[in-house]
Amino acid sequence: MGRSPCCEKAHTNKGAWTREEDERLVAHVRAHGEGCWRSLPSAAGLLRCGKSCRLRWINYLRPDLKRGNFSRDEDELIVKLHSLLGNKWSLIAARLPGRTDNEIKNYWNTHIRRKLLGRGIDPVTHRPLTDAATCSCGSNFLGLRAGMLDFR
DNA sequence: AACTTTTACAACCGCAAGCAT
DNA sequence: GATGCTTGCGGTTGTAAAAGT
Repeated sequence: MGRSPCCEKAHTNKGAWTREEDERLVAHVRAHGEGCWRSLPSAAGLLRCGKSCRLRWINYLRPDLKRGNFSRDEDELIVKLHSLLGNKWSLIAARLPGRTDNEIKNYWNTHIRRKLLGRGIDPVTHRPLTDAATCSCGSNFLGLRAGMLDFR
């Protein structure tokens, strides 16, 4: 019944990746290309599930990643695209070369959302926060974790 | 200097889409 | 068409580092 969880295997590592694991993953992808994540871990000699390998490669190890701070242009583009597409991070990332969906999502949640709230803009609807405390209650609750009270 | 709180981001989890059988 | 598997996505969590007290 149902799907078999990809990470069920008992002897798979979790948590932060080591330099050696990174090197193994990079070497394997360079040699064989992306794809077939399911079989990659054993083929590359990694004690990780395929899902974890894919995520590590896409979000951290890919050679074409830009990394570093977002430029003002990127910042504005993300806001604009978010107002059009919503939380479709992969679609937004597709329009920002060198950036990943995870990176953009993190950046949104830690920087942009707070900035918009500070300007009195609802980060969900991109409209002014008229009934501030009561509307979009979800985002207000979520905002607490990100320290929404601190507007510099 | 020690402790606490906040921030930033890497990584995990569950779900759904898409494909193969 | 039904079923099962893999991949990809978005939400969420864990934790190291930075900032504040």
